[in-house]
Amino acid sequence: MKGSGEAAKRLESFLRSRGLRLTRGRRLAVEAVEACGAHFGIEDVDAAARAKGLRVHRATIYRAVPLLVEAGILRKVSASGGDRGEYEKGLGREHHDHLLCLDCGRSIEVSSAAMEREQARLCAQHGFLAVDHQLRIRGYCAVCRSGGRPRATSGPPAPIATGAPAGRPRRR
Amino acid sequence: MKGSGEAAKRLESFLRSRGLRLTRGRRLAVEAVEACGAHFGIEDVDAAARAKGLRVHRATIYRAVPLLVEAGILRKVSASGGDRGEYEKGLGREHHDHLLCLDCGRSIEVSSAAMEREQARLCAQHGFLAVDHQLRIRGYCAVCRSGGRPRATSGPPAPIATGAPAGRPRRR
DNA sequence: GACTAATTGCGACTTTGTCGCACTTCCGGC
DNA sequence: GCCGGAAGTGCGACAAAGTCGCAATTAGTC
Ligand SMILES: [Zn+2]
Ligand SMILES: [Zn+2]
Ligand SMILES: [Zn+2]
Ligand SMILES: [Zn+2]
Repeated sequence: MKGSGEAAKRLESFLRSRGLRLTRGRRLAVEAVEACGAHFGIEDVDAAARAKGLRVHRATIYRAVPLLVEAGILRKVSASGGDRGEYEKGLGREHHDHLLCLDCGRSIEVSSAAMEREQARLCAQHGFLAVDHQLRIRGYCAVCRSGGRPRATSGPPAPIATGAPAGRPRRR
Repeated sequence: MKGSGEAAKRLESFLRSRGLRLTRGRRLAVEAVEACGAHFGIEDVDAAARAKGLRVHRATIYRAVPLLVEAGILRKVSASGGDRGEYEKGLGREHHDHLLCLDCGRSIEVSSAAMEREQARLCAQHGFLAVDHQLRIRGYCAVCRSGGRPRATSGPPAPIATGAPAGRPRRR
């Protein structure tokens, strides 16, 4: 993997710039994150670490993730609308918003320059200095609408390739 | 209070339409919600109920709130970007989005027809049938930017009038 | 290599949310 | 108004998610 090195580099320079230490725990946290799917929670990172045989304590992961966000290695999103905090990898990825399908559970990543522009206008109008934003639209995706596939009519949304790939299906 | 009756009415017709029962617990849940601030979590509703001396069990509140959402009495939002589910009252309120100030913690409610239009376009483009959406922009509000007020430079954001009024300050 | 403050591991703890089940209440029919 | 049965509630035990203080360890500096 190539992106791995990138994240590590980013972590290091971030920590340095903040006078924090580059430690084993933090490095392992990054490694664990690599093994996570498209969208995941902190517990998933912890689980991934354990699955990979990395010995890091839960608390360490919980302490590291916010740093990874600050470093830009992770991004906090709420793609699935669950009540839990969710993250996605942030390196080498443009900002995007999410269309969440209520039927199949997949989340489609989209972006629109016009939209971003409109948001900027809105902020300006209110004298608000934007730092970042999140847009999530819930509804039904093209596939599910056309009924082209046996949709998950009952039970939790089926974790198909695109949306929630690797990780365990979101619990609760 | 006048809105109170409205919510009760809404609750009743919703339950009827779904073949569910209009029960004490559900009525009390609505009553408790009335006592909540602009944005709140289920636990806040529970707390409000207790504070009001309404005897309802936690579990009942947890079971009722999702119904209130379906009934349109509540709306699920994530205004403050916390990891917890948040709600706001939904009756007689237009859809709006949130500008969340990272400094003072207030959340400013805004809406923009242009934005909504743009979102519709985006969805159409992807063959996506939108049901609802949520936009939250984080940044710094006009007041805090002008430094006109002693901003909460340390500690949790000060719960000032607009944003998180009545309820307890968000814990954690 | 020694020093010192930052970080980790750990486990106990809190908070948030869920569940099964016995008891109660609602509601439609009489 | 009263009955019967299903829906809903209270309850407490439980599970999951996240936090905290502290002693032991370790990264960075000299
Ligand atoms: Zn995404
Ligand atoms: Zn779909
Ligand atoms: Zn909107
Ligand atoms: Zn502000």
